[in-house]
Amino acid sequence: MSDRSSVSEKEWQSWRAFVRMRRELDRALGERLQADGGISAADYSVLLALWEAPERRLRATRLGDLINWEKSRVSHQLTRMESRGLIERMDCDDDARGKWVVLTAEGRRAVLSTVRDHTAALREYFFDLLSPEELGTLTSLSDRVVGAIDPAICREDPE
Amino acid sequence: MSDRSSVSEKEWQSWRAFVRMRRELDRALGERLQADGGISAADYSVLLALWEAPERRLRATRLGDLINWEKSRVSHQLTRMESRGLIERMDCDDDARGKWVVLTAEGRRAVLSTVRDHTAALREYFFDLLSPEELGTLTSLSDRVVGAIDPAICREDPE
DNA sequence: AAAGATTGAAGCTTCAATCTTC
DNA sequence: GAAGATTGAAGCTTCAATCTTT
Repeated sequence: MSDRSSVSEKEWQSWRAFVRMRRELDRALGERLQADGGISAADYSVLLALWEAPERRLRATRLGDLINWEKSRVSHQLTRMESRGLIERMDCDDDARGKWVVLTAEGRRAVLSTVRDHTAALREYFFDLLSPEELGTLTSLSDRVVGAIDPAICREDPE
Repeated sequence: MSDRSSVSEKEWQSWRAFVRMRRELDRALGERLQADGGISAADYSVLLALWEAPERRLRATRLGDLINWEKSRVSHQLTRMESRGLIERMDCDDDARGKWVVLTAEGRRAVLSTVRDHTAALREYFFDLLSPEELGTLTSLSDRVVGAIDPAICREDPE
């Protein structure tokens, strides 16, 4: 292990480049989503998870597991999306504690008008710029970093 | 260029790993900061920029340039930090429009109690896990992504 | 008009507390 | 008590509008 209190100039350069890339990429992808269908990145995560779900509906907790969000974050986001008519919350027959989250017609329209261009944007701003080797390196180092942060996390893989 | 509407399973895997790494890394670094001195990642950016500035003070706009934040974000953050006694805003002699942002004694204490461990955390969770080649790959692909998003951005490099 | 900076509103995110149903 | 979910408060972030000084 290196000296714990020092970071080289080269390392700082890499760190700054990495931080900047993340920010610019998020901003660019977010702008495309906004332009396509007037939705945010957070909206998109929810819409896509619902779109891909069996019968296009999910329980709130399950939705949170799929996109790795806390229950509270899910609930607040759903409240905002419901007020904009993108989703609805419906009572759950077999468990009165729970709710089904379902896409409205407006929500389905938003997914349809967005998903193709968002995928294209992902290609344009990210995948098409990386060689297969670079993509492999990124995956490998990402997994390693996650593993170092919390070894337990690595075995939890919500599908 | 690949088919713009399709992303391979391998690419999705990489994307998920990357997104997850970013989130876990941010969370882990943030927790360390919180444990060290009760400050957030946003606080830390501001404190460090001030600490490293000549005379340990900066104009708000200059601060925003250094850490790549919008002026509004800077202003709101400074308001919160001022209310917690970490910084002060002082009038500017030679330009009555502007303000100097300065560290308070409490703010200096927060930097001192934080910077060493935050650097160590960065080593532990990130730098020590990457080979020089991987670090180089990450820097290179990061620059490329930023360049593809906005070519103009690449020539602007606020120091 | 441009520069430096603040404000208010709205959305995003986390935390702790809460409520109902199992 | 645990599970499913919501709420309120506080901090974070962006946008558009504003205000003062240059």
